[in-house]
Amino acid sequence: MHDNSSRVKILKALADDARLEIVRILHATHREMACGEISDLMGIANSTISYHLRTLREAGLTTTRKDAQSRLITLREETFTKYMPGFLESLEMED
Amino acid sequence: MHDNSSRVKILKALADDARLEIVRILHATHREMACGEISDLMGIANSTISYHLRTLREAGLTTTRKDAQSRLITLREETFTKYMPGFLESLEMED
DNA sequence: CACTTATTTCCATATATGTGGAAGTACAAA
DNA sequence: TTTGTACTTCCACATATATGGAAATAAGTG
Repeated sequence: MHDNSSRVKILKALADDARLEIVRILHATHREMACGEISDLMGIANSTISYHLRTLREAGLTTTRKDAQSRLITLREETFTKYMPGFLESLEMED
Repeated sequence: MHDNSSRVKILKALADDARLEIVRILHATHREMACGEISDLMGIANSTISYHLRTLREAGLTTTRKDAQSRLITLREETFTKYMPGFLESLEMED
């Protein structure tokens, strides 16, 4: 059997409404965004967003940069390119 | 908020070791395969494979063709092309 | 019609996941 | 050093998911 661990981890990370929306927002705005900003934007509890961001980070889909009290999140394009080529672009279309 | 329902459904369907392996097998062999054959090949109970195949089918990732007592499964390339472009090809690489 | 073969459905169960409030940690500013 | 802001961790809980055995369904064969 193949080792799918990192691939399945990535797919699990993306297979959730909230996290997919986070990815979409980060891709669409194409800028760093803080946990609280995402929380406000989506109307979901801070602790929940923090949990989702950890899931995305641990799957290698985002990077986090400290800036004072905030953590600024960006997408790791390389990971998408390697395991999900064309996926981010496909998010741009309606359905 | 966007409607991610079909996309999330597809991602959930792929976000499992067993189902990803099924997809990999179907893509690698590039032929129709029956439930029992997959079950034998993977050493997983028939009922479990049947459940996974339903999940894949309901996500639009496979088609089923009746042939006597068997149901022959193939991948729906169009769905992959639309929502996961390049994904099947990326499965061909090691990690 | 029995009988075999292939698959699905039903059921119980164990495990994983998503959620938010409360408490904890980190850091900056007054 | 007290206060405020941003984020994470802890906790409890509800829901979802994966699993296989057993029973049910469907379809070919003698």
